[in-house]
Formats: sequence, C-alpha cells, structure tokens
Amino acid sequence: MKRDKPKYKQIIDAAVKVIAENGFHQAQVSKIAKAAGVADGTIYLYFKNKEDILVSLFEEKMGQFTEKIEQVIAGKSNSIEKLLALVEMHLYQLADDPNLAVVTQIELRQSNKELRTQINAILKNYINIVDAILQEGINEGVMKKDLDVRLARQMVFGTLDEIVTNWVMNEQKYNLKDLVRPVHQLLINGISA
Amino acid sequence: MKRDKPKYKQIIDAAVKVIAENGFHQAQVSKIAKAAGVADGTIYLYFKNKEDILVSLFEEKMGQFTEKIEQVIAGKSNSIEKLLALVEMHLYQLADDPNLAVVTQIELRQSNKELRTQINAILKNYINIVDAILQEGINEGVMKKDLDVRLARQMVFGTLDEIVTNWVMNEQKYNLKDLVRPVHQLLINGISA
Amino acid sequence: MKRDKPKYKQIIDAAVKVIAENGFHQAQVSKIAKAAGVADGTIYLYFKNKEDILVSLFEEKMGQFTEKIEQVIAGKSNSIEKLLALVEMHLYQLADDPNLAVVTQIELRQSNKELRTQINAILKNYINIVDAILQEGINEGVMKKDLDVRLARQMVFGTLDEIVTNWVMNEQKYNLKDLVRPVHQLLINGISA
Amino acid sequence: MKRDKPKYKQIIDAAVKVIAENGFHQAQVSKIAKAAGVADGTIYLYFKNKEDILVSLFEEKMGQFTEKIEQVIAGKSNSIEKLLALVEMHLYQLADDPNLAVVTQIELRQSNKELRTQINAILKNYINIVDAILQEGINEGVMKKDLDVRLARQMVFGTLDEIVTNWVMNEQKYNLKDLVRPVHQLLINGISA
DNA sequence: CATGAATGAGTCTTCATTCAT
DNA sequence: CATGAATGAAGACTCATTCAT
Repeated sequence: MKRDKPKYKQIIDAAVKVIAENGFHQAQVSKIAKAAGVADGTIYLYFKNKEDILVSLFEEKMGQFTEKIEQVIAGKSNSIEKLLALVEMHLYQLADDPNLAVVTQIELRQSNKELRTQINAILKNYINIVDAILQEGINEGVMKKDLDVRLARQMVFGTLDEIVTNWVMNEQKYNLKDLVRPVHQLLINGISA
Repeated sequence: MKRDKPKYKQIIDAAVKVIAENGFHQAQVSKIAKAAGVADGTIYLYFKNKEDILVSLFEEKMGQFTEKIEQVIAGKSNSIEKLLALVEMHLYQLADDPNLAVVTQIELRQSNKELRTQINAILKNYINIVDAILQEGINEGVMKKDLDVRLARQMVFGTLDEIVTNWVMNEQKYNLKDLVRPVHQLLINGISA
Repeated sequence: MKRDKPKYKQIIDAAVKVIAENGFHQAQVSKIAKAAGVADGTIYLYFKNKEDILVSLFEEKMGQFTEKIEQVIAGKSNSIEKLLALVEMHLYQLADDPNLAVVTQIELRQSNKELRTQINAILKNYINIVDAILQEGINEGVMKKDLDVRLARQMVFGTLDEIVTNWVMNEQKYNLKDLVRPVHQLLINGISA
Repeated sequence: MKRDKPKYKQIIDAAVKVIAENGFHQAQVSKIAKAAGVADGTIYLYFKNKEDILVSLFEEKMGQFTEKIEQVIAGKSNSIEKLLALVEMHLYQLADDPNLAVVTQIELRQSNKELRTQINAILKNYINIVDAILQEGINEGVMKKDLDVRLARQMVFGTLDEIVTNWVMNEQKYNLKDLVRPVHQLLINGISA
C-alpha cells in the first residue's frame, strides 16, 4: 500500500508546510518535492498529479481526525457531551497545527469545483458523525424533537468553520482553545437570554 | 465618477455572468470583455486590473445589499425582528440571484489570500450591522448579557454561509426561502429542547 | 484571413529554417518564435498548437506546389510530357529549397500517426494529379491499357521520394536536377533492355 | 554472445509487439520490459539504450530477411527471376507479419536522424543484393546497358516501400501478395504501352 | 544476473496587461 | 475614449537511465 510507505507521508507533510508558507498558487510541485527531500519525479510515483496531493492530504488528515473523534465520542455517555468533545477536538486539532489550519481554512478553498467536490466527499464521514450526535440528542429528548438535523449540522459546521477562519485570518492572535465552552453554549442554547 | 458610467456596470454584470457560467478559472478578461460588449483594453479604463473587477463586483453588490438592509432594519422595533429581517434578506437576496450566489459562495473563494482580505474589508459594514443588532439585543435584555458578540456574529455568519453554500452545491434543489424561520429559531434558541 | 497576414508566412518560413537546422525534436516553439522575430505567444494567435504549425507548413508549401504544377501541366499536350514536367518540378522544387527538402523528406516523418494522417490528406491533391496523368496516358494509348493506376502512381511517388530522400541523406552531394530525364525514362520504360 | 540468449530475442519480440500496438511514442522502455516479462533494468543488461533496442530489432529482422533472400536467389538462374523472387519475398515477408510491417513502415520512421542513419547502414546488405541483381541483368543483356544502377535500385526500393506503406496505412484491406507480378512487370517494363 | 525505486532534465501553452493607432 | 494585436513569464509532468540490494 502506497500510503503506508514513509515517502507518502513525507510528501504530504511537505505539502502542508509549503502550501501554508507560500500559499496555494506558489506551492509548485518542485517546491514540495524539495521540501520533502525527494526528486520531482518521485512525487508522481505516489500521487497521480498535483491535485491528487491535495486530495490525499485532506483525506489523510481528515481520516485521522474522524477516527480519533469517533474513539473519543464512543467514550461519552450523552449527546451534549459528545458535541462538546467534537467542538473541543475540532478547535484543538487546528489550534495545535496552525499550518494545517491555514491550509484547510484558506488555501485549499482556492481549488476548482472538481477538487472541492472531492473534498466534500471526504467530509461525508465527519458529517455523519455530527448527524448521529444530533439524532441521538433528539432521541434522548435533550434536543428539539422537531430539529431539522441538516440545518442544525450546517449551523455547527458553519459556526466552527467561520470561527477558525476568522482566527486564521487574524493571524491567530487569540487562543482558539478558550472558545470551546462558549461556542458549545451558543450552539446548544443560541443567543437568547 | 467611473462607477456611474454605463460601461462600469456593464462590465460588472458581465463578470458575474461569465464567472457563474464558466467558473472562476475560466473567466478570462477577454471573455468578460466580450460578454460586456467592449474591447479587452477598455476593461482597463474602468478597472485597475482583473482583481479589481472582482473586488468592485463584490463591493457593488454588497454595498447595495447593506444599504437595503439598513433601511429595512431601521423600520423594525427590536433586535429579534431585526435579526429575522437580516436572515430573510440574506437568504432571499441569494435565492433570487442564483448567479450571484454561485459567484459569492463558490467561485470568488478560489481567489488568493490578498483578494480575500479585500473581500473581508468590504464585509466590515455587514459585520457592523450584525454586531449592532446583537448589542441591541443585549441592551434590550433579550440576549444573554454576557454574550460574546464576536463569537455570536461568527455563528450567525457561519451558519448563513454554510447553508447557502450547501444549497448552491446541491444545485439549489430545495427552496432556500423556506429556511428563514427555522434558521432564525436555531440562532435564537440553539438546538436544546 | 490569417494565412494572408505577413506574420503567418513569417512563422512558417522560420519553422522550415529552424526544423531543417535543428531537427524536428530540437525545434522548440520558442526557437521558431525567435527566428520569426515574434514573441512565443504570438505563434498561438496564428496556429492552434505546435502540430498545427507543421500541418500548415506542409499545406502551404504543398498547396503552392500543386497549383504551380497544375498550371504547367495544363500547357502540355500529352501525358508523357506531363509526367516529365511533374518529375522535373518535383525534383527542382526540392533541389532549389534544400531546407524544405530536409523538412519534408526527413524531419516531418518523425511525427506521430495523427499528424501523418493529416499530411496524407494534404497529399491527396497531388495524388489526383498523377492519377489523372496516368489515366490520360491509358486513354491516349501510350500507356498499358490494363495499367493498375494505383500501383503505377505508387511507383511514381515511391521512386521520386526515395530518390530525394537518398539525395538529402547523402548531404546533397550530387545534382538532383540531372536525374529528371533518366528517372522519367525509368518510369516510362522500366529497366528492361 | 548476448544475442543468442533467450532474453535478447524475448525483448526484441516484445518491442515489435509493443511498438505495433502502441505506436513509437507510446512504446516506453517500461512497457517493453513488462511485455518481455523482465524488469526495466534488465533491458540495460542486453541493450545499451532504448535506441539500441530499435536498431537491434531492425538488424535482427533484416539480417534474417537478407540471409533468406540470398539463399533463394542463389537458386535462380537469371536476373529477371531473381528480381521476381526479391519482390515476392519482400511483400510476403511483410504481408505475413503485419506487426513488423507497421513497425518498419510507420513507427520506426518517427525516429531521429541519427537512428535513421543507423537503419540505413543496416539496409546496406539489402542494397547490395539488389545492385548485384541489376548489374547481372546488365551483363546478361536483359537490362539497359546504360542503366544507372543506383537510380534503378532507388526505383525498386521506393516502389516496394511506397506500396507496403500504402497497404499498411489502408489497414491492410487488400491482399499484398497479389501485387507481386504486376509490380515486377512495372519495374521491368515501366508504364509504357 | 536481475530487480525496480528513484532520479531530474526539458517544453508547450495560457492569459493578464500594454500601447500604438 | 476605445481598440485588439502583441507580449513573455511561468510550471506540471514524462520517461530513459542508474544503482543499491
């Protein structure tokens, strides 16, 4: 399996670093190769083309993330706690890897429609996890029984995404991790007094 | 003033149309010029460069939008109603102009960091409107008195943005306008039962 | 019409020169552009792509050649004289433009199957001229009445082609024009005593 | 001797097959290696470089052909019969091995000047055979005593070559073997009535 | 002898922008 | 004001060849 070989991960990590530092459009294959310590051609032994590096990058990081989140959530006893864990892990994950945050929040969005469709397909797993939490909350009776799950999930994602993007665009001047509880509160109870 | 001349608007409208129909990366200056019925060189009599077309496009559309929203909101008596009006206008505006929706939600995001920074600057007015509503809510006592206004605004924006983007990516299969009340509800009261 | 503009011919002539001097594989677009005294991008205002330069080059030269040959042949009274004129013009044309000879006999054959198919299509006119001469000879009774026209034409072409190619490969050491009469004799009477 | 080892012939035959099926430019060394059932690197134990595979291929096939032709011709009593035998063997050889016909008539010509020079050197033996037949014909008095042997040989080669190439380009729709006698006739007596 | 992972040089084409008319 | 022909910089990808195992 190609994705278990050391050079595969080496190239992915180099891509995150190069894209974060230079921006999407200045992240030439040759620059990524150099950062990974391999020849340009070696990239193409592991990836179909440049776009495939980006998709694989997102797949790899997102796969690790959803796996971890599933494990943690499995240990929680109710939907409210699960949502809290999800918010915490989402924000911690990106707070702990600012390069990855820049890449996912800013640079990867400069890709064309086709690539974005592939990215959305990768996000499907994450979507399912959130939907499951929300459905569980409804069943438990702690969430509105007429909750529109799709809409609520879009609120969760949209809120987290906007918050991280703002943090990145503000050059990470404040501590993202401090926002876990207030965000969780907002999502649960809205803005009403 | 350049932006009052007919060709200025002609080019902006051509840009929206060309980008929506061809995608950001296939929206060459020559294609926009042709759609606007002017020569390539003429573009540069009205805009500094290609990026300036995009910024101006966003500025123009966003300017009209915030003006309208300010008028409508001025006629509302409290923050809850104002937020409802804002949600309604946000969703209606994009539901009524699918080309514009595609451009703002998908295509314009494929631009580089610099352009996105300029876009964020243009959004400042809109941000202020939301912040004012939230602050008013706090003062009225209908919103949490310890509400983090920035966070709450990010929730409002993030939620609206995610909802419209999902609607666009799903080829606008459902009616965006039907979501006004449930979204408003979610923002006000969160997901709790 | 693009092919009437001066730069069109300028680029074609530069291509013949560059290909003859450097060989097909060392004839980069940038080299042709430089020789033509235009920018690289200008090439693409007149030709769809690099292959199109080659096809157009052959079309242009071959078109001029068949036009000229048709005029000359029209002034001849019988098929034997017409064939003589054709052999003469074929050999003179290439003897007078050694660069063109190198390009058509050697370099243009290094192209892929698709390009060769296009080249064959361009040759169709020339084929028709030869076939007409042979058919006329049969009708006049000066050529075998059971002559297989296709086969005879392949002999004519094959012989001329092989002779010119040998001359080019031998660095044009002898005078190609001296071969007109003996070749004509061979084609008419074969090798028999 | 390397060329007596099984893998040598294995690689040559794989090359003919791969080139005939994929075309010259799509016949990568790795593809030939795979078809031959050896590793890429193994190729270089038997051939100096890729070009050497092609030259050796031609050498091998041409060597077998000229050997066979010399044997057959030795059994013929006069030059006319010898020429007939040569035409017959030339057309039969390629009619019986369509892959080889595609490779020699079309694909191998896409090679550069240097390779073509080497191919011409290999053809020298074949040339000598034809020249000997023609000279014999002159001596016997059955061919013109002032025949230009070089020119006549170019007619023989050019005609055979053009005929086979046309047959290959026409997807071998007709029977090449049927042309032996008419071609022989044409070469001997020309097109005159 | 045989392998096959790794190398890295080399080029066509696009398109935002200019400026002579 | 308006035109549109001309410019030229910039980068992903292939594949023949090597060499450590």
